[in-house]
Amino acid sequence: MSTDRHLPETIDTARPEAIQPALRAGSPAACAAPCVISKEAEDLVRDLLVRFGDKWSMRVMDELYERGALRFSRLRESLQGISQKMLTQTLRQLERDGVVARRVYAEVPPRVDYELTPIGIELAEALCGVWEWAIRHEQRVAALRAAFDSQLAAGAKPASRDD
Amino acid sequence: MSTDRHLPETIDTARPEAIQPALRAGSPAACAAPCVISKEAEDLVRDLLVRFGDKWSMRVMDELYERGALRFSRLRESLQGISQKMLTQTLRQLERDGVVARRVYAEVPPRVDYELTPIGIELAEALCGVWEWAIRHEQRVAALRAAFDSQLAAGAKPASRDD
DNA sequence: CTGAATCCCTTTGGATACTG
DNA sequence: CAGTATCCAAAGGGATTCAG
Repeated sequence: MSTDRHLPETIDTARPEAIQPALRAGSPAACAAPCVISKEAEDLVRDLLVRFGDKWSMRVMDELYERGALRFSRLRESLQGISQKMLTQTLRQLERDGVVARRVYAEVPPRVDYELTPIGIELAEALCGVWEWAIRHEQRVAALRAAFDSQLAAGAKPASRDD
Repeated sequence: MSTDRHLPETIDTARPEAIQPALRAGSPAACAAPCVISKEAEDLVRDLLVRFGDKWSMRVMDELYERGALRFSRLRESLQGISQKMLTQTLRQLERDGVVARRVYAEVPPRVDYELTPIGIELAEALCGVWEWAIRHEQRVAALRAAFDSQLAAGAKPASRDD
């Protein structure tokens, strides 16, 4: 009777009823600083997420976090597949935000190395929260995605049965 | 002696020397679960950052986090400026990942509402770590960016004096 | 009211070639 | 070795139109 991709009963898996606003109010896991932020900070957060969500920033951060200072070439080897352009561009952005420090040695063969700054390390660690979430729910998310895609496929087909 | 945008002395502000690998090893703020992750989880993290770093996902999440279940129109009003296409698209992605639950009411005028799932709330809270970092360093980052841009401007000019 | 489909512009990212 | 510049393909995202 429902040609919709979703049936009212279907969303039961998510159990929205189980998450009342009260939960949020008294949630023990809620962030220490209540998420009431200035406009500037909010922009910065989104800006950050955009940055680290791009194709390479997180990898660069991770490499520098794991291995300390690295020079351009070394970094490029590690992040195998990155183009020189993107590595430069990515490093510039990170440097501009003060999370990566760039050191130039005035030598005959140019030498430059990069390293996380203290606030860069802080940021890397802050990202661990998301990281941990991903670990916790990796399986679940994969399953949910699969289920979602199946529903899509099923809904697309003429046989719109709804159990 | 240096025509480079950066002088070796310049990066002193970042003090890379101050962040030895030892710091990371024993860092008290380091994530509980060491950041040694499976390939799948890493992909998922990047995927997540991409998602929430886009133009609207975080806003949607935030609205739902703050106000609980909301219907499409209501959500669209709140996220003023979002196009219908992007709201739908964003919600689909979030739903697919299981962080947002969609509920359809089989009524004459179609009604649909959206709400964070339990793991969606968890994720929102995990993002608070980044959020808090942004709050802590908002000023600093702004200053660093300004300084960086100034240096760029200065370096771009023909007068490449270096102290 | 909700949302799919289309058109179109902007941004992102990769390959390549060129400089100090 | 490190980095800039250019060209080009692909993805993101907005406005508009159409449909259940």
